[in-house]
Amino acid sequence: MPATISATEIRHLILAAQRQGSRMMADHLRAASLTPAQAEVLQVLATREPLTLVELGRLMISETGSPSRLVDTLVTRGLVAREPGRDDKRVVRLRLTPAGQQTLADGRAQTAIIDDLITRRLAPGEMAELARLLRKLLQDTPGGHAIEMRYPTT
Amino acid sequence: MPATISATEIRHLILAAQRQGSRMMADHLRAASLTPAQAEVLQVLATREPLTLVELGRLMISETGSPSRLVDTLVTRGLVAREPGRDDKRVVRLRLTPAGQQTLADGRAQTAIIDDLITRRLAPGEMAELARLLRKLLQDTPGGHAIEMRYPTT
DNA sequence: ACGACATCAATGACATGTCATGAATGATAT
DNA sequence: ATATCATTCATGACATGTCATTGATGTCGT
Repeated sequence: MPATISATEIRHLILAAQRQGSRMMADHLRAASLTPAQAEVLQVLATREPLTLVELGRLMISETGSPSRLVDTLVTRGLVAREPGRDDKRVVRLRLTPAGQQTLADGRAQTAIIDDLITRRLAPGEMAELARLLRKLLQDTPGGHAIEMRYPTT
Repeated sequence: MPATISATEIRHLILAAQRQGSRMMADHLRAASLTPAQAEVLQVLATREPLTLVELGRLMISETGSPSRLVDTLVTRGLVAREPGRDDKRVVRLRLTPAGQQTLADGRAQTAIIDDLITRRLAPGEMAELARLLRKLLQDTPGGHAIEMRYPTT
């Protein structure tokens, strides 16, 4: 192990970990007919509904401005229901359909496999330390705010 | 800080760190008229040339099978030169052009800013630990192999 | 009531990663 | 010499993230 790790190497390690994880997630979620981004939409809607597009976008880790097309696909597939806002006609309100809830359950079974892989490789103390270091990198950034909304530390 | 960190949180932290880093890189590299993936191509070609497409793909962290279109764009822009292989007609040989070398220099100045942000946030010991933990996650995976080729540990 | 500004969602355009396919070429076995 | 298999690269199709633009709608100040 070299004496010092460069920042470039850190960047590449994060990219490699994300890409590898994404490939594995996609592989497993294929069995549930979902992509990783679609699975995240269903998961976020399961925890709180209805949500507007902007709210959904803020709660997703990717923090897209307004994930219209992603949601569009799920609506077309009958997994998400979209209805106009009552008080504000600009807004749409999104909910899971029964089919969406079922597909989410299938997806959860698949993502649990990936989570298990992580849990087998890192001890609880290591996971805590990895989380601490990544949060430190993300401090005071939009990405960090999205994480804070999803996983508050206070 | 909760007692235990879930594997799901680790996945989301990695994604957030990668997305945030990618946005910042894209922001800075715009000044050099490059995207993060294009900058990586130029960087890999600067360290060793000529390369075939498959070799380039293997050395890139994304480890794409054969990054034809990415390279196509760079050839069109005159930053990379493509010539037929001498012994094997299937193969193309890729090199940086003088314009590519200049653009790479501009890109390096920009990525140095991002690297500096990382260096300011994490102490050397923390960077070493972050690298160790991410490598542990990547062990015995294709993504880990790409990292090993780029940053050997032996 | 009206104008200015802000917000929401949809859409266009582009980059790129992923999966699959096909054509051309090289290697190997018979 | 020929058939089979493997490799390389280009391309099609799709998903999705990013940036920008547009139209509709809501809020606020005058």
